[in-house]
Amino acid sequence: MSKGITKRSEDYSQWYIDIVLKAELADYSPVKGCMVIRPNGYGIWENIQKNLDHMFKETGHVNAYFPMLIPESFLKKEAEHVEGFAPECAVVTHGGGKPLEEPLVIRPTSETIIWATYKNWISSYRDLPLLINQWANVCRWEMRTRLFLRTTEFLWQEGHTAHASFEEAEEETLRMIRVYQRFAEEFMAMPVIVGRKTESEKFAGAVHTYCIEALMQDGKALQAGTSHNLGQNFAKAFDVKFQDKDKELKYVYATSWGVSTRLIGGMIMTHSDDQGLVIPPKLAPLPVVIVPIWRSDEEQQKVSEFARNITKDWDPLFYKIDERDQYKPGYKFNEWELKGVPLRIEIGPRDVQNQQVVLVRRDTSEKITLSIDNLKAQVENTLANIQNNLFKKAKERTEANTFTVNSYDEYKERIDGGGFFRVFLDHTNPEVEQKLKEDTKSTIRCIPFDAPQEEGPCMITGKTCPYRVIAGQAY
RNA sequence: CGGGGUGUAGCUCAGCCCGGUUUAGAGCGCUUGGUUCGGGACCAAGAGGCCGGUGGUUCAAAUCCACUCACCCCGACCA
Repeated sequence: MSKGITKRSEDYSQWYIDIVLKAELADYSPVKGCMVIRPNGYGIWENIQKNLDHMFKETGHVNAYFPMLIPESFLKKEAEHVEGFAPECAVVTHGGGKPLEEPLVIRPTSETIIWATYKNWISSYRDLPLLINQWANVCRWEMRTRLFLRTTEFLWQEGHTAHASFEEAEEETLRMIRVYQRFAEEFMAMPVIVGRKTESEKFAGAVHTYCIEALMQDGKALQAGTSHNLGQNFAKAFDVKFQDKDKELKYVYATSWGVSTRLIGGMIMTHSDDQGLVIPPKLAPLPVVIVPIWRSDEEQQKVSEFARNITKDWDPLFYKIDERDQYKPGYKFNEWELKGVPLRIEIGPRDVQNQQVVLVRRDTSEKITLSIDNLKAQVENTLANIQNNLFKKAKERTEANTFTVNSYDEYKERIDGGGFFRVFLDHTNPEVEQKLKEDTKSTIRCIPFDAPQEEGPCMITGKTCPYRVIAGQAY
């Protein structure tokens, strides 16, 4: 392992890449834009899956799996959808050595194949709501890729639900964006702004899109999750109707919602530092590492025995004792810090003598000497503190970098410094967004749910707006 | 698709201008043995490369020329 990583202040982008590669979260693959997710990274994804999956099931959803290959013609059935996704689709043209009669698209998202299937599953209001999620990989041929943030193939979950009314679909769409908010804040310790996307930023084929937006350490926004109310667009495109209580045949209402391995990128850029990765305890594949310290064989034996003794009733997945003897303790300290393990326990001969251990927090580097009495509870308590502290720090940073700006001149001056900007912009006018993008490389990130009623003139057109939107530069 | 960069050992790179003492090197990592061990240890001995590919020039190519492939970074598009 090479020493050190690029400092954030020197080159933020390189810092990010260094973290991903050196903490062994992922590796480049032989195919451009694709990445190998290594065990350290996949372990985080597994924890994301585990916790989100639980939340989905709590809210009444079940998992299923739909195929990766979709007939090309399916994509074309919803006009906006095909326009949005066709340019970035990978297409399979051959199978078994022969050209295929109809090319198959590798799913960029699964609305089309799912709605083609739902057509067969839905005939009565009694079949609704249909609440299904799938964990899957998807493929989008992006121009420019970045590890975790935008890769050609990525892992995600996509929920696809069918409802009898627009109102019910709307309720579902909102419910799920709140699930994402809760997950981001409680598990990832990543504060987010919840809101609605503007017309030009919404999902291809949606009536409207809700999103969570997080602010990264470099001041750029990251869209961390989206939830779409698809109205009847897909039902109409795939002819999915149900007979309602009133005997009438109606098109069903749809939602879809997803988060991806991008969340891992968001986690990295929210918490990590110049020492390396910082993983919130609730997502850490390994919450605690124990580093024994010894000189002689005799000491090694004593220290190891002590370590095993104090952990004898601990969950083996909760901790690891690093007994490698080819590395000195200092090396191990640095390595585990680089890899983001939230809490380290150091145990040396002195500690055995005093029946104590030394806890070292990844988030603050604080060293705490503790008696071994009631150690497990103390460790768990400290992990909970780390989790809270990470959220608090991220929240403070986000708030400190959320600015209220009134003039376009001031906005243009400050936008490159990063941050969320609370501004008046007429989001109903596409030209406003167009100009904003051209002038400042920034976009309206969302129309926040909690925007207070406040009238003011659009920074660009002067038209009166009823509330402020959040604008900023994004990943 | 534009702009920039890089391809030589597992990794980071030197060597290339000015072709031949180069039997291709260094540091890190790796293997073996020994000493170390409370913040990235040290010594010794090893293993490991047809220098991205193809073609050319030449008595001679990692080095010069042409073509080509790949990847990375920065922009426009996106979760």
